[in-house]
Amino acid sequence: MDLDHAARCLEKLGHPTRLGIIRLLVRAGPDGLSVGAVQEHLGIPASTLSHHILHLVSAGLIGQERRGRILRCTANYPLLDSVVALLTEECCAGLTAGRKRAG
Amino acid sequence: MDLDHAARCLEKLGHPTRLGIIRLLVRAGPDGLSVGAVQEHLGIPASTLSHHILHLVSAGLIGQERRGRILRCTANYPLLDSVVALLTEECCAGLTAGRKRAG
DNA sequence: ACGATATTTCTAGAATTATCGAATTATTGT
DNA sequence: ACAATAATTCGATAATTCTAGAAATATCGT
Repeated sequence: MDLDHAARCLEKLGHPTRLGIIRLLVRAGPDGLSVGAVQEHLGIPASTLSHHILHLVSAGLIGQERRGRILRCTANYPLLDSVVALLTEECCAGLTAGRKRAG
Repeated sequence: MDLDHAARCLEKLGHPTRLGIIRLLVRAGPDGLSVGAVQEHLGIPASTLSHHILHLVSAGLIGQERRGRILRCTANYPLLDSVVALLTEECCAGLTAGRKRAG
């Protein structure tokens, strides 16, 4: 994961609605939630939600699997982990251990 | 740190130039770097850089201290840590431990 | 005071993003 | 085929963001 890729992921995460979607999906566990279920939780118009979901899918932050009429969305845990890892390693430089890497 | 605040920070981090600034400052350690030093590293116009730095300052992600003509910028390690922590706790739900909190 | 350095503010145009109603596609059950 | 459900795509508008040159501000050394 290079800086540009991380920035793209962070940009997508950096919107209240999209961060809310991610949180819902993460908390929903590996089975995720349908688009409709996410919409019920967030209470926003379907087209707006679809737009934000497209952003997240395009960055790979969530995956989708169609089951009949229902489109199930799941969080991409490994990618989220990578983003956190880069932020921690590259940009926090072990701050809890006194920023040893900073020099 | 609530979702909206985290989203604001992530939005600021979600730009290649700004993420690059943060990385430079983090790696520079507690003393940080002057605006000019950051500009030399990144090779972008001063006004563009100033614009991005303003974003980061407004979100509190970096701090500034004037020393004569030189404006020294430092990473706000605790805030960066908070963002990572929220992303880990709220949005990754202990994925390394098998996502126990997800149910 | 003056010139040099460091950085910001102003300004403007281009590009991107956000929002959401209406129309559309895909699927299911009858 | 038809109606109902799930979700997307279209289209239009409003708002924001990005970029960078030019001008302005602040500080320093002489």
